[in-house]
Amino acid sequence: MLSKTCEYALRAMIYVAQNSQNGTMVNIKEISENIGSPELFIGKILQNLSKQGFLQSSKGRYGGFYIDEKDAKRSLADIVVAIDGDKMFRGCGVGLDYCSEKKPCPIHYEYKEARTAIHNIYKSATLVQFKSLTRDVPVRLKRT
Amino acid sequence: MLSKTCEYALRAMIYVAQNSQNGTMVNIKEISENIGSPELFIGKILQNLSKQGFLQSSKGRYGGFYIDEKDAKRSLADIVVAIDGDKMFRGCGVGLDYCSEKKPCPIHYEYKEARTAIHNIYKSATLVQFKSLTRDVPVRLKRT
DNA sequence: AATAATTAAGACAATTTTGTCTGAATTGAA
DNA sequence: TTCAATTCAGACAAAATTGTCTTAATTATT
Repeated sequence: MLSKTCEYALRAMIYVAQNSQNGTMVNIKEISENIGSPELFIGKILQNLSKQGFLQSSKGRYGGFYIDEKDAKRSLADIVVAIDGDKMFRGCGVGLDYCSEKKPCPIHYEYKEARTAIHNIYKSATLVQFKSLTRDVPVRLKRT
Repeated sequence: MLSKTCEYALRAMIYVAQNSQNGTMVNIKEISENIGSPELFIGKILQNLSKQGFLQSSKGRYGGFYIDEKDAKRSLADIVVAIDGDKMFRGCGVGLDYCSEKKPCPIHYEYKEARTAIHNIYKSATLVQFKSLTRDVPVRLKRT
């Protein structure tokens, strides 16, 4: 399961990717209103991801975040690992330290298979794929 | 992913099930040494589970916890849900509120399938099944 | 140049999860 | 009956996660 932080991150990245069409930046007020997160918190999270090169940012008036075509090809797995690490995709399903390939616990192989399936889903999903799926009524900010 | 508390719980329940053969109770010192958890913390966790009827406990000298044949038939899923709730087995893989059966996100069906697979693994796994799989060198306490 | 709008950075705060302490109640044994 | 060993109960504490504030830096517009 993803941490709250990671969920916000994915939702925000998807939103920014969806709204980075015409070269204008997306700001954290708009993002937070659309993805239902605290404004300053998603600011921090995206700040982190932009330092890691997952998206661009610019300060100042009409600044915000931006995901270009290249960045939109990143997989969800990359983002998850960047925030939560890979613990979700590793380890015994029961947390037994004495469970291993050599000495598998009763659910070892089945669990591993299902966990790998989930990993593969995140690995093959890219931000681009989410561009067509939007909210019914996106909250947008007007420039005055 | 399971919470730390839930992992301790599963490990402890498995250990108690494995060591409840001959009618003697298993105490939290022995449990914590064998599953690698804080002693008093696993005490609290088992106290909770015993109130919920997952295992028996008895106070006083030579007291401890016990899992009889009937309780050993409980599934891991029951224990997980008793502690972490069922959030692990529900919801969109990306946390999108606008994702649903009617308006599925790109990974909706695949993710649901994999998540259901994991749920089924936990549902069909019982404590009994783990009885044969033990540590190489179990730490036991001697009665003096 | 001045101003307004934005992210960046780091400290701070609240909440949740994880872990501990202390004393009471209970139990079996000496 | 006394004592030692245990869980029970509830308060407490520490650590991790989630969330906020404040100031600085930057940028575009006027």
